[in-house]
Amino acid sequence: MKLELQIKMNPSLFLRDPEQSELGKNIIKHSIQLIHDNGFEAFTFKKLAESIGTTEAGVYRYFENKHKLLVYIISWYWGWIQFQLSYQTNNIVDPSIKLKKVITLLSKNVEDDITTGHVDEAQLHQILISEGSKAYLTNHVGKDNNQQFFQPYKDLCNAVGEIILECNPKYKYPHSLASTIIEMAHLQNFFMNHLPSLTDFSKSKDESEIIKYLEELVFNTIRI
Amino acid sequence: MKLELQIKMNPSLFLRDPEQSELGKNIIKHSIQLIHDNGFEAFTFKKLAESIGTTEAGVYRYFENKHKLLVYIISWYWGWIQFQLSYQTNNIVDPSIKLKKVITLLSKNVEDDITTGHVDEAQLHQILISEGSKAYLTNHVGKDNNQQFFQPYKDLCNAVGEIILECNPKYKYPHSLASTIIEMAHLQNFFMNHLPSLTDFSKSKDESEIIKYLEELVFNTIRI
DNA sequence: TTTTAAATAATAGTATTACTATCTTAAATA
DNA sequence: TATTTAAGATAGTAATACTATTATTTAAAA
Repeated sequence: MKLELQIKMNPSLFLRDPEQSELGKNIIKHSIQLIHDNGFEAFTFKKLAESIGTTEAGVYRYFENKHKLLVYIISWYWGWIQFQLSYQTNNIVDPSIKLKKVITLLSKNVEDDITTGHVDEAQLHQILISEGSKAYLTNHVGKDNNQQFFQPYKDLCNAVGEIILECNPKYKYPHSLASTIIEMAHLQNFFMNHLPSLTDFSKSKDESEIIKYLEELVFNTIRI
Repeated sequence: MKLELQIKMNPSLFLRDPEQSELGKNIIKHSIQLIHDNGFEAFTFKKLAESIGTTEAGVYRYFENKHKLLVYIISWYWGWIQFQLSYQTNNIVDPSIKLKKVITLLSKNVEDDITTGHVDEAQLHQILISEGSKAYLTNHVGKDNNQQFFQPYKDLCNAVGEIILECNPKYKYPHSLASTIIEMAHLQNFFMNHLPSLTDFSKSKDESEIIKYLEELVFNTIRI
């Protein structure tokens, strides 16, 4: 029996469910490829259609615009990370070990997960680093948020906040610390590779340095 | 005698120096206004020209494109913050008091500085919160960095890193901690106002809560 | 099996964006 | 006075971000 991981997506993000057809899956697959290769600004539905071998109108039948498509793949990523988190921390009792797993999971470059055919998680991880914050840094955040577009991110942030509270039930800022961990795992990686003087990892360019930095930051502030 | 603060800008950012003419100053002033009001995505040179009462071509004589204009006003902001920092920490000996000043300076909503006629610092602070990271989250970061576009940001990060080292000369991650403080001062503010469940300040919506969070985070990790 | 509906492909068209080019006028400077 | 320089006015282009229409294929229901 072949196991396939399916992540439940918010239907307001698409017009037609891309998981339900070959064209849909190709849209996801090639979007990830193109956004990874050229960045979100250079990404257009025309180029996407050409790369798939369909037409612009074909893509528009699945997604209203490229922003919703970005939010879709980012949501998918957070859903996948959430799954990895519960899978990897299953049966672990010590909350500080769980918290370390979280930091590693968010910071480490990801390998492609074969249980998800049309999604390349390694590329998706890179997209999150470079484009992740563009999902919410818009002047329509409020509307998007009302439509629950950021629910997977929030769920993850809550889950991490819970683990922080398990470590220290009296810590006052579990959500802010959780969002700091998530964002900084990505941003320090971006800085390390593109603006190295904003970090202290310029020589090694090694994610395990980021993990050490974040662990020290987190465990000192919650005082373990 | 009237004192006017002038911030030296990287000339590669513009085609004609906007500080040297009325039209130039108007371009800066109205850009800040428009980006603040409608966000960077909705901002176009046509709308800018209309708002000033000039033509699109007029704006293009000063800036090659809207990204460089964004980098310009963001660089200006970092230069101004750098000045505020050295001004406010002048004569202070205790490095931990200096570091607290830094955190407050970056986190607190800014008041308009009358010594800079055509720039509204309060609006600029809001722009930094919502659009700041778009300056470097592009696929041409490398090129931009080679042209020193991010020098003011790096200078600030270095200055903050120095203060961190004054607090604890053995701390291993002064630059990463500095960039974490700078970025999180803004991002937690954005989350507080737009995605409150990612923070613990949703009730008060008060920046002094962010300051407390960051102070605890920073001083615990450098162990003062 | 036939009918019908749904998905896709092919094509065309529009408003806006992000520019470039040119020409004229006005003002400052030599 | 002659000349450079900035600004204003106008036009034009390629690309983007869509919408709309029709024809064709595929698949499900009657």
